[in-house]
Amino acid sequence: MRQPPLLAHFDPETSVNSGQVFLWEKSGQAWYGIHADRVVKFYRQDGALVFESFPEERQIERSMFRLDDDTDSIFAEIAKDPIVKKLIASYPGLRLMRQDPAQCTISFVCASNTNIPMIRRMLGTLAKKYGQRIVADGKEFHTFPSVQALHKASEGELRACGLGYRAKAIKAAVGAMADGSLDIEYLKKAGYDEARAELLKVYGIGPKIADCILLFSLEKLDAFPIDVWIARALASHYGWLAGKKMSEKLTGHQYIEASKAARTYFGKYAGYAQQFLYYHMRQDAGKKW
DNA sequence: ATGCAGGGACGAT
DNA sequence: ATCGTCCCTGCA
Repeated sequence: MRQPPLLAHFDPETSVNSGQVFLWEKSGQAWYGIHADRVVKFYRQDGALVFESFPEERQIERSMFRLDDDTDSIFAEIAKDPIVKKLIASYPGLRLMRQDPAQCTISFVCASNTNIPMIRRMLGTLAKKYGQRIVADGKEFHTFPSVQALHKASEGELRACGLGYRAKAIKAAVGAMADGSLDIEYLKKAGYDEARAELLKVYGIGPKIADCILLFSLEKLDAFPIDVWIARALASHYGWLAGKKMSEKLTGHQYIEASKAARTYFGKYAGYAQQFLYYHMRQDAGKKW
């Protein structure tokens, strides 16, 4: 039985498990996620996908899972690279997601120098403390905190959520969004270079985190974030970053050069290629998230 | 038990 | 342009 066209390159379970979003969990047969001020849910029924949201927002999945993207041309573009071409076949259904910019920014500021289970814990604690309680299907959830709610919190209170030194950076990020110096709508319209430069002005946002925010929430599909896993992929599969040991972190200069090279090589959808590489490296290492 | 790594970024040399 | 440091937790 053939999948309808919409589902040919779309499996939300793979997508929410690919390290780009943090606040998703499976309960029974359904997956539940926190998307800004809503709880979102999906499950399969007789082979078809069903989406729900609380409170209800019609077709929220179209935006969230980028279902309007022309995946034929996107995949054709990044499949010019033979390795990525194979990964597209290996992981059918993996898609980039479109995150809420504020949630995405706060999430990735929390991501510096830590691991995914820790990020999940930090964000979960923030949600419980500053988000709104929502009961869906008899289960309790907490929405992602608003910028205003976090803006009112002190650095000390944020630290108490297990953020460590990141509390100062969260203060800076929500402050910039609250006072308008970091203007999300402007950043969406701006080009990659300009939006990136604006993000880098915020304390706690460096090159890597900026690229994540640009790719996952600001429509910059050419952004190519390089974390330790992507650095390993570039070194082992592409022969880039020559001479760098696997255990070493990238220097600022190395990041700039490698990211520029990758953006040129993979093209205007480089970020999509990055997601396949990232997912593959993690799968290969047997990571359970 | 001490060390180290885990989706980095900052500040001082 | 490099290098130590930053909170925190799990694991060797």
